[in-house]
Amino acid sequence: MQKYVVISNDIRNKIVKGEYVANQQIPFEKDMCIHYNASKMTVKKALDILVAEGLVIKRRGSGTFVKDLNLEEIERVTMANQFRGTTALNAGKKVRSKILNFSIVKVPEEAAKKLNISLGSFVYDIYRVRYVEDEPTVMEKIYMPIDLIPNIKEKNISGSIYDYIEKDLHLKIQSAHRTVSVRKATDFEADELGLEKGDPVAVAEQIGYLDTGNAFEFSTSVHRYDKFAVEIVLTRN
Amino acid sequence: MQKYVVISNDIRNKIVKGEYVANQQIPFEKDMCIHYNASKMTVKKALDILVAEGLVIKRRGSGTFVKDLNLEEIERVTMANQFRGTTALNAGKKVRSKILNFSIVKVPEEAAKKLNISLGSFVYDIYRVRYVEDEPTVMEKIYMPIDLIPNIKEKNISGSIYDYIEKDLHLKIQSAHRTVSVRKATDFEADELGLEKGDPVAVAEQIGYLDTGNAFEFSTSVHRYDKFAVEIVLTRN
DNA sequence: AAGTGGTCTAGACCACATT
DNA sequence: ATGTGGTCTAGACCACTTC
Repeated sequence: MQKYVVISNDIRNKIVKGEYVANQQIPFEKDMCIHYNASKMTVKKALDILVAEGLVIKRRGSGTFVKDLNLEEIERVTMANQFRGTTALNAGKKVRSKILNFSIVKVPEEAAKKLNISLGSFVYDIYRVRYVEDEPTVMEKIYMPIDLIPNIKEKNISGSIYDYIEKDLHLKIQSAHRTVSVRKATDFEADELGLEKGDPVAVAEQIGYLDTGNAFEFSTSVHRYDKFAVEIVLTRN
Repeated sequence: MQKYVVISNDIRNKIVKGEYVANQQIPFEKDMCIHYNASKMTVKKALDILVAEGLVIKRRGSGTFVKDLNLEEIERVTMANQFRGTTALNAGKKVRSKILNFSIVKVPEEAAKKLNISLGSFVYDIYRVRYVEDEPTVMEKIYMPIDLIPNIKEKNISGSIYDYIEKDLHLKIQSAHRTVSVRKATDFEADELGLEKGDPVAVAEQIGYLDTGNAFEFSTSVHRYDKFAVEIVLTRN
């Protein structure tokens, strides 16, 4: 493992375990260099990870300090804000799908724009309801170009599509651009998700990218309002 | 300006202007070092900014590539996902407040936890509706410790509280931890925001931190569902 | 004036992909 | 075998805070 990861893990642990407490000044970078037998750049990189996570604050001229977080907030921040699908997010729980549609169609105009492919291309058109512990939780409408993600079978979309892409096709998912908004459920969505007509839903529109830089997925996830939250750490420069 | 900012700005411009196009491989770091007369670490840092923004992708052993983004997505990604208040987010538009409450109270239990201050401390209790271009847009319930943010007057909370904190008090806002969720509007909220009873609202719970590491704000913003969206770029690793 | 973190360098070595 | 990006170093200089 890289040295900067080791160092940042070590410091994160000290914060989580309470060895470094809220508002405490932690050792100077200079001293950490000696302690970890690392160069300044390496220690700085380790600390910058913790700044981005929201655990510590650096002030030029003064030093580095533990943020004044309560326990709950430390926990929240610590379970990394990673990019995972429904299956991975609910690891250990029973996740299954009800497939509403699975076909190949000419790409709709909006999806063509989002996927940056030409009109007339073919895409998988997947529509499914995801159940977590037998509770309907989210409805997913997914478009995937058939030439990028070939050979999808019904069994692949019952489970984790990401697993199929990474483990079976050996492709690498690199990132996703997501827009979260809010609206009222349609009657059909309300029905499938076990909501009342007009109840709120959270809508996450997502474009997923492979490590080739190509968009492999344009999806719209409609979440039950009582089973949805996003956590964000915002930093000013 | 720092050299790595200059370099990343330059490359970003080339992408935005279309000089580097989707899926194109951009020059090697080695060559950029020569071109910009910079060291490898500096060029790498510049490129890593663009990776985090979602504009490019790096593959060890292969090179660096422009992500396959459509124009709209480039624009979206480019207008930085910064941390700003309602006033700054709607710069150029008319923003005003209707103040529903402005008082000093003993901190409620939840706020004490979030702000990590002891029960019995006093906080400002601010409740206001924000109007953008005379349309009610968001209701904000804000708690601020009086000893951190002293001397707030009615006029400060009609406008941007962040401006008061930074320009008048000369404090530095460092970051915020935000949780976004969805629920139904209460009748009172619906009334103030011009919604129907039970309409959806987006709720952003936020803890704001100064560069001292102290929480200076615990706020709950209730947004009209048709005037709310969050953009996120998620990266694996 | 002294000490902090921020930037930058020149060069070494490593992990990985392509040829 | 060659060449990519990733990590790491030792040390220089700068911006800023504190004394």
